Amino acid sequence: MGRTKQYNREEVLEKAMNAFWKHGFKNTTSRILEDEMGINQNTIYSEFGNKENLFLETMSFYEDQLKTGVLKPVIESDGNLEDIRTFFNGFVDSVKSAHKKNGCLLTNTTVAFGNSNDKVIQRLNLFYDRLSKYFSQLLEKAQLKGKLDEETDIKKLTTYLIGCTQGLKVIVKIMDKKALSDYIDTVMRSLK
Amino acid sequence: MGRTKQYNREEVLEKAMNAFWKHGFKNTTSRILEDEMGINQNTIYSEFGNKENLFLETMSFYEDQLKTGVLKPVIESDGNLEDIRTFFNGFVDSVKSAHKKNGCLLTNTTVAFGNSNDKVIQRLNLFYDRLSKYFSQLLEKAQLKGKLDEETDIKKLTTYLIGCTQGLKVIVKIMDKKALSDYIDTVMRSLK
DNA sequence: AAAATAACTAAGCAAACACTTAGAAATAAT
DNA sequence: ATTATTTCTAAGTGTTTGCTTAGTTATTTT
Repeated sequence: MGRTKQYNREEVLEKAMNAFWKHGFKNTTSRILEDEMGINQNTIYSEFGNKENLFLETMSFYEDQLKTGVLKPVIESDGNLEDIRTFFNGFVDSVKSAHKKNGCLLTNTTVAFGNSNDKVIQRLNLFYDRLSKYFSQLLEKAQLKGKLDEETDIKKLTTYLIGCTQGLKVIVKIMDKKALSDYIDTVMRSLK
Repeated sequence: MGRTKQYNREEVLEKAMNAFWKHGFKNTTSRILEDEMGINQNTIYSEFGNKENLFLETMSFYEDQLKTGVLKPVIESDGNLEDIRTFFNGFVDSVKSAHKKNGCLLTNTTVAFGNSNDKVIQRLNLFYDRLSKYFSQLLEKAQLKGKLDEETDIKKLTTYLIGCTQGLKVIVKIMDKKALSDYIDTVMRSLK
């Protein structure tokens, strides 16, 4: 069978994700990837094919991390609207406290690739579909529980939440925690 | 005095802005600039110094264009909250109809440069300060006119509007006009 | 232990990058 | 008409890019 791999696929993929997250796709050179992933360029290219494919894989990795991290309160919510605030606050904290100061990888990618690269956009659409589903499932449960007016248009409110989420993911880069908490509070108050 | 310039500074600057807007900063190569500005690379560099400085100048140009364009209803508002909707709708139309399909140059730049390049960030902060001022002046007038509750926290609501604006400028890339109009409507309803 | 196989490293590739040099072409002042 | 000055273009500069080649090293199968 030959020599065994010296690296762990998941581990180096996470390191690649952090590199892309920090520098952006175009600014992340093969030398940077080599440095931050800790394996040789040839090893990277024989494992992941090319830079674009490696990036696509990191996008999926990032989405998984969101699901088991900040998005968890939304996904597992039983219809408490405050779970949305928990998600927003969790996201702000993760950006402001950790060393991962570059917002949301998927939002950054939406803005950077918005009018090009088909494969990346396809992957983004999948992500937004799933995020919409999480929000609308939460809102439906809230409505059943009577925490949301019976006549509330769930689809419309979901669109609103997606928009507010993306807004947060932009302003997190330029505003302090107090202002962000104000923003979140106003969004939460509007959900009634 | 020597030969007269064959190009108009404003004209080529606008062309440079469109190039950066379309491709993003890093993807806009000196050859693309040469093509789209219609003047030789040497001419570009002797007029604008370097790529970064040219970009900074296009940012100012873009801001001026916003002020005399979609932002005008907000800037010249006498306190009618619907002027905000006019701004939002105008922005969506400008992105969806024209050939300028790449969202907002300043929002794209915020996301792309969010944690690097001091000069660009400084310029962005100026922009966000001015945008905040436009919103809060409108809201203050609305409050005086009784269209907004007396106890409304203007600063907080301004932060909210900035966030919603940035959200719109992200989702404009992935949603259709109907969904965007739904989003705008929900934001407008929340201003009461 | 020899053969086969797979993963490793370092060096190298053409193409593309931001930016410059060299000098021709045009215009204004003398 | 000559000179001084400026803008113009085309062809280059060294560096960096994404990705490959060549060949060594480690591990399993025989």
